[in-house]
Amino acid sequence: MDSPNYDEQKVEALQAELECLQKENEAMGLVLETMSRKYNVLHQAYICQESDKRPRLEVPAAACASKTSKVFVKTDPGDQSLIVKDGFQWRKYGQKVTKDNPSPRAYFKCCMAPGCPVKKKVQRCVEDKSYVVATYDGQHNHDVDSTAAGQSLSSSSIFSPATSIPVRPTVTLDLNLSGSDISQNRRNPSSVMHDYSSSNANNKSIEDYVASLTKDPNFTLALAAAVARSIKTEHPDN
DNA sequence: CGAATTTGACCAGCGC
DNA sequence: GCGCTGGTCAAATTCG
Repeated sequence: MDSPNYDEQKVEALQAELECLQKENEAMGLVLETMSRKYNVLHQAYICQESDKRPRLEVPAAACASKTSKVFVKTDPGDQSLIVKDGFQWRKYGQKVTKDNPSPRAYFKCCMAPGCPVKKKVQRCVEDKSYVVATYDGQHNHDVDSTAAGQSLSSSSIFSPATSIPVRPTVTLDLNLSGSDISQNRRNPSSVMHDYSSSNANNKSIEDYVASLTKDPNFTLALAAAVARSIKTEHPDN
């Protein structure tokens, strides 16, 4: 039988490794979110292009310009409410089940200022129920409640491919991460994280990072290995 | 009791 | 013209 000291050291080592894996898992989750965002941007651009090809569908093409915007908001999949906290006050005036999506679509009007013409539609994403899609229609004739916006944005991830709404979430992410870096950073997981807001000013560079990551086979392999390790950690018997 | 939400009814646009 | 669908209205209901 091992000595108590040896057991304690073993437990501490396992706890440290567990902590490392949790942080690594968190980092990978953020990378995945960024990739999802990239997908949403490309998907939006594709929809715009498809709309341009069809003469009858001029409204969506124009909508890509400014007046209509779509926002993808990550929520708890178990949370059935269609509430998107974006700093504005909304009054719900209707709900419908649409043909293309079994989840109900909720209709809101902005009631922060009298006469504000902005409406929004909120519906759970048909492909990924952990996201809701908020479609904003029109432009606000007043300012956003910055306090409420700050509080709400910190609690959910908002992807805004073509929005005029001033959303600017702060996430912690190192987009310079490559396949070999991941394994190296396992030794020092804190180095994986840095303040994304400091590099947020240059969104194009971030997109370029993500694009290069998605093309990098080493990154794909490392991502798969990290996911496998996380699963193995959570389900060691399987 | 007033405000907000729910929900069924109604209306307009579009395709067949 | 008819039916389908998305969007809006407004009475009923719920909540603080």
